[in-house]
Amino acid sequence: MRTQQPALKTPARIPSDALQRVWVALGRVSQGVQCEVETALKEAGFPELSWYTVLWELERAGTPTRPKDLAVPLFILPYQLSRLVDRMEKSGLVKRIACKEDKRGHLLELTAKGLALRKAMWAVYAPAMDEALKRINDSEALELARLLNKLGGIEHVDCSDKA
Amino acid sequence: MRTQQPALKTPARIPSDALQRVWVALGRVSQGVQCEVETALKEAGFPELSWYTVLWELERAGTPTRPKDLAVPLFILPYQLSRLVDRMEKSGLVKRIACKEDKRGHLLELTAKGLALRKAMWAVYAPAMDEALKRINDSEALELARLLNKLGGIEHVDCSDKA
DNA sequence: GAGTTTTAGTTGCGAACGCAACAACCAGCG
DNA sequence: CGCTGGTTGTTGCGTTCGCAACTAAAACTC
Repeated sequence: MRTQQPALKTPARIPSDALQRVWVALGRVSQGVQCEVETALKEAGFPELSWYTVLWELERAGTPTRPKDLAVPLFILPYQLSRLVDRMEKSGLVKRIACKEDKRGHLLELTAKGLALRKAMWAVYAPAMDEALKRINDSEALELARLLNKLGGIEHVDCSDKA
Repeated sequence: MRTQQPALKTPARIPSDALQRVWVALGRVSQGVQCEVETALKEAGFPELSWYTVLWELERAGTPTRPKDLAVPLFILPYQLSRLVDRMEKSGLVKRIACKEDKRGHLLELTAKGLALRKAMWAVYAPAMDEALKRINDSEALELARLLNKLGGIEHVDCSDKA
């Protein structure tokens, strides 16, 4: 299987009790809040969150964008995005337009309908997110975000964006 | 901005910047670590985490257990569990046995093979979890777990168990 | 004890997924 | 140029998923 480390770097450790608690809590809580928000969107007749994030990234970019440039920030695999765009294009939210610089790929363009849907979804998404996270206050939230980002190896994100 | 609270229904609040940061971080980080561990299991030729959790719950119960009693702690829907058990039974990890108290359902019994697999998976699972969470130390982990549990509305879990 | 409601669990079906293979193009080098 | 290797994105296929409808048994009602 995997080649043994040259030195005694990783001795196949068992996570401490504290880490196991984090693991359990992270799984349960993220699934819980995620599910809560997804349910709110579904009940309002909207598509799932992944659609929103594609629309939002395109809107934020402000210009037609290559799938590969979307896939990375969205933590999504190319074939997943390919099929997601298939569906979204079929629904008229997005359009594949030619890319003259690189004929392998194309650019994804947000349609007016896509833009409208993203805004409509935000009207449900935002309150649902607020509701799902209501049990902590702002200072706890900042500390929680800091610890999560440290856990994920994310340095000092300065994101002042939606979602 | 919004000083109204006792008014009517839901004021449709927009989450604060701090809460939005939590939302983003929670999604990204939980997906990241989850994926890391799943990948380790897959590379070792093991089934996915949900199989482990079923095996572990059954082992922890120490006695054949009703699906409904498994579904709740696992945050899983009945039909999901039904098909998961289908596959696990087909692999000989679990057995459906009759339940004389309630003939609608049955009991799930861990087989020797199932027990062995759970142990074998833990040998990969544990180091993978440790590796995925290595960026925080124990005191940070405790604080993180506390905040997550508060966020999820989970009171004072005393879990001294694996996963 | 017949009739109704609730609960436990399964299943048919269409949609979505993961993987590995693939076509198409670019880029580098002889 | 022709060849090789890497990148971009798609697709065939088998598996899994989500929903709603379903069977069966229990529990509750009169």
